[in-house]
Amino acid sequence: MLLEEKNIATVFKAFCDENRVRILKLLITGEKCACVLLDDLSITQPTLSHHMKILCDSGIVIGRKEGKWTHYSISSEGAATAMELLQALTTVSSYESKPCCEK
Amino acid sequence: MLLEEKNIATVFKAFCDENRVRILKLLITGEKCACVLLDDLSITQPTLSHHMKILCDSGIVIGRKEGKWTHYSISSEGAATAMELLQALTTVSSYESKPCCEK
DNA sequence: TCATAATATAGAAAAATGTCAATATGTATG
DNA sequence: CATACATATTGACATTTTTCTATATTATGA
Repeated sequence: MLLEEKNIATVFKAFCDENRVRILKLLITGEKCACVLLDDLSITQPTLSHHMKILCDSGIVIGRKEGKWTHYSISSEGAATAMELLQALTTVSSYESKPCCEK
Repeated sequence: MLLEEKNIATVFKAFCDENRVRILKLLITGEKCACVLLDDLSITQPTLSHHMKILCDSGIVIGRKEGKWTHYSISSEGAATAMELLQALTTVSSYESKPCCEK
């Protein structure tokens, strides 16, 4: 069920930058529009826009346009996919391979 | 219970590079020494060493030295921590904040 | 239609990361 | 001790990512 390595990396890009983690911490309190996120972060508007694109590309965040505004929220489907991937990438199979490099 | 943003990012760095994902896929079949990992990847030994350091720093992988060899394996504690972080960063609180930017 | 507001895009600079060749370190063994 | 082997470190270079300023796009309202 695992995706290609590159696609897996894309999903976890959401969590491997300080500012994106800050954005996620804001979004777990509920849907937020870009202008509100901007107020809480020490970055410029184009930088926020860049990070929101990466978050949306990862599938973890969804953007909803409403008039002039874009409202962002956590995607529960994206989050579930990330959980499954994380599980799959860290669960050691019961049939472990033989030790290597024996004396 | 969340760590600092920077430390969280460090944990997920394990999963956001193609080659590191490949390494994790190898490690879920059981503990492997560096020389075996090297055989399965199209990278040089110093590059592997660099990635193993990042994986160990993330807490997801543990290195065990035995004579000349270093054996790497998935850390179930590290994996559990990552799962908890992922959960915490994607679970929307039941008390959602008010909508912003109303018309 | 024109002005204003929210967000996105383009392009450039700076910082971080990934990669390699060369070399160092540590360990076993003759 | 000398040699060979496994891995780590160093230093350079290339690529990618982050960030900014400037500008474009899109929507609203006077």
